[in-house]
Amino acid sequence: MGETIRMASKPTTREIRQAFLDYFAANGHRVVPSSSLIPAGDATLLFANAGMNQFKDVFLGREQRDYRRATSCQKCVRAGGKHNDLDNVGYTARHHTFFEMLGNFSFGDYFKADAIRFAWELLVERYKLPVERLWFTVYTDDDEAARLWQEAGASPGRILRFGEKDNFWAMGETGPCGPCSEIHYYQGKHLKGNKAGLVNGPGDETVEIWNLVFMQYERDAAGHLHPLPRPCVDTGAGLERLAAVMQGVASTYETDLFALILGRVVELAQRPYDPKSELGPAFRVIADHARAAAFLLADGVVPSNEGRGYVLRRIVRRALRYGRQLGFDGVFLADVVPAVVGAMGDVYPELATRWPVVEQLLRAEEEKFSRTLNVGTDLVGRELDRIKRTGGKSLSGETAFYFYETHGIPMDILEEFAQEEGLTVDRPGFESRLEAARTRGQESWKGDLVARFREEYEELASRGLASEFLGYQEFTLDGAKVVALLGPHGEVDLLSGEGEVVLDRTPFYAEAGGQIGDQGVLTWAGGRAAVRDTQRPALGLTVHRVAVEQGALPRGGAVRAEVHRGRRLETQANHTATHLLHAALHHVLGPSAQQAGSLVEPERLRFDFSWAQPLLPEQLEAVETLVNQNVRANLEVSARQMKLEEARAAGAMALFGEKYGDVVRVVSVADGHVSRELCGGCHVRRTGDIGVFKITAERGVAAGVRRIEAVTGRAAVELFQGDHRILRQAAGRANVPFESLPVAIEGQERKVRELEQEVKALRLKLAAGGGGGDAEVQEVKGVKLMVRDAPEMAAPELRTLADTLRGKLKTGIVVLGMASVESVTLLVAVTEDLAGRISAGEIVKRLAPVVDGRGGGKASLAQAGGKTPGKLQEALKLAPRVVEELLG
RNA sequence: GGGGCAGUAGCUCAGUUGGGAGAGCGCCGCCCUUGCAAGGCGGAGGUCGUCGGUUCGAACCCGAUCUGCUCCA
Repeated sequence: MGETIRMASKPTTREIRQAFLDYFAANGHRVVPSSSLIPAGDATLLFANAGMNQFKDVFLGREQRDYRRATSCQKCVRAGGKHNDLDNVGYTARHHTFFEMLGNFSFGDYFKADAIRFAWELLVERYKLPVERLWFTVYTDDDEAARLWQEAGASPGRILRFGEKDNFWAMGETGPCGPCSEIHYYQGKHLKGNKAGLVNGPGDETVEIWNLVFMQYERDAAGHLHPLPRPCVDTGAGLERLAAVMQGVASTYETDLFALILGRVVELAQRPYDPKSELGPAFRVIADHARAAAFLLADGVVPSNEGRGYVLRRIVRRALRYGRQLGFDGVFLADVVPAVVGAMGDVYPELATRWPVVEQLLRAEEEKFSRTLNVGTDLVGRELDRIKRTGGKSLSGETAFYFYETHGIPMDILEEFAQEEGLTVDRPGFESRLEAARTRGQESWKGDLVARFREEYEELASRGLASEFLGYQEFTLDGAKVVALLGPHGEVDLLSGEGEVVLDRTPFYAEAGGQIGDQGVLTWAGGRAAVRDTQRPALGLTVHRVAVEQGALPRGGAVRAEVHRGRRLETQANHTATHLLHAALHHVLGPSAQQAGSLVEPERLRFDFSWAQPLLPEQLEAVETLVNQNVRANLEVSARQMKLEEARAAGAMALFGEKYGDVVRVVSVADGHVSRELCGGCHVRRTGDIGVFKITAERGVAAGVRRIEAVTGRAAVELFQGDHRILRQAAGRANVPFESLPVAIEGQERKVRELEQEVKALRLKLAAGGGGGDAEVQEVKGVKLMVRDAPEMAAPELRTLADTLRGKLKTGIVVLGMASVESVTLLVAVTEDLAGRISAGEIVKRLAPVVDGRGGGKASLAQAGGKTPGKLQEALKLAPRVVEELLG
């Protein structure tokens, strides 16, 4: 036994996770479920990447919860954006694109002493980690933390101090920050190798397992630190690492959880997994990426070519690339994912419930990539052939980059192909072009206006300037108080011209959940301002974008706020219709038709949802009919506040990427029998208020996402009237009833086509036949030359005529002239046997100037255009002489 | 948000100093033939994504726009 790790029993990942949450629950913490991977209301973040994400506003004091201690196991993704571990995954023992982060949080409740005590107690007494393998790091001057670790039981030699890079944490340039303290674990085979130098050092032998952040300062714009009145604690422990440590394995990929997933890969690949072999990374990449893809898809991320969807696509494609090494061809990742569901589906039920959608999207994405690859490999193959033929040895960086950037062929696959053909790829050249493209992309990102104002809004919000929204019931409010004013250059006390207004209470709905912001007017003694838009740039903060039309608006004054009633009523109708549409889509297409975005305006509504193919006309009609049935049933629409868990239990549709507090608003149609959704927006009282619902368009917005646009009420009636008017005009013109129009048009089309062909044939016959021709045919130096003035016809017909005449001559030259009102066309045809002696192009070039034109063509056929029809005869007369000269 | 590429017959795609819109497969008809996704002959099918510009003339050059693919942020 000696120094090798032996634990009495190896706890499973599931047990470790549960023990963590149980421990903190027993210590007065609320167990909060993981938030979605899609961060809510935080544009700076691509994915949830730490347990504290969902508590950010609580830490900043903008949001209150009814608990002051929390613990969670948070789903995280680090791929794309600032934290990008993608390229490391597979090659290290501990990097993952998706991972679970355990954490405990104190919102101004306990601080350092308890945080350190909890950590020690859990690790040493509950998890029973050997003390001789633990290391504790503290920030340079954080003597307090060092002392607390020692009091908890750590030996002084195990407490190390590090600088700002390792042990100081900040949310951003400004805002909360503070020292942190990390716990590291030595997992080497022999204890004598356990050296302090390995902490924060190279290699995987000593790993960080837990980070405790002590938020005790606020950093201002000048960089000064101010103590926070109520310091907070935020901690994070990677579950995978903890499991590896406690199970005594060197790599997170050897934990019980990954054993299940890797087992599935082994089964599918029919190859054994040897961590140290050349194929080891491929197995790990696939296992990790299958898990990440499953979770991202389950949280509503759809593969696309931008943003989050693009990161997902890269993860899937990276897995597919490595799959080739294991001999996978075609779809296989979707077959690995069931193992993920099996291993984690009970803890994360969304994996199981969303499985049909996940599978469908994943399969589609895999097939799509193999298509891209097939098309690309054809192109690459051709290029490689060309290089070999011309005696080249390598594929240039430029060409390689072209294949990569334009056709999406990954570099390693390019190299694979090149190798098979005995060629190399100019990798440095490729890299430098990639780098150039990167910097180009970054430069284009400058000058974001919204970002510049963000701080201003944050500042207002942090002052607690939240406005109460009263617009569900009232459209007009007297005596609202102006609490802040923003001019073009920041805060002002008196606003004229354009700016933004914050009120203590408001009936104006700020854009959210797809519903656009209200418009209306503010009036006060001696003044008036038009509200153009209403936005919520920071949590709880509602700003009215106004243009002052009369007088000036003072801070602290009272105003009468009046929402544009007509616009709002139409918006409400469209919003409720959107819910009915969502429900109808589920009914007609099934649950995989998930909302992916929506826009609700007075004029129309727009609804995006995940669905792979265009909808059939019958499906669209079925959806439309169902919605209208529910409109006519005049069902009651009700809104109710309830606890989030309660709403979920009642089956309310929660939208991915929306932020929900503990208490949510649930909008139901027919008491939830027809629709029940979490929604903060404005709705009609009864569905009959919608009037009528009509879909106006259905199209794709991104791969796997369709968009439906529709109108209701007045707009729909106007649409019907317009359509009917057009129909009536058309039917009147055709002199048939509406229903016969398609047949009538078809008949006309056929008739026109027949007539056109007949005319063409007749005209040709007429033009070709006239005169018998010998008079027009002369011999110039032994070559037959036919010159003719043709009747007006289309250019293609003229060519056919020339062809016919040339055929009649068997050998010779045909010169045709055709005059219309404004222009002249000359056409010269030479039979093939003469094309070597004389060029039609040359002839036409010499004739064209006569009619003020130019032209050219090939040796056998050429044409020219001119502007003076009156000189056509002159040009035709010149033809024999030109031919004579050219025949030389 | 910024780049690159593509859009031609039902499908897969050719089409260069700008000058007759093509091939293969599929479809229709006829012929041949008792096996097979055979063979022969003939035929239909095109706003060359859309709009504008340059030009005597644009599938081709230029600009805008839509759609798809793709890379970067």
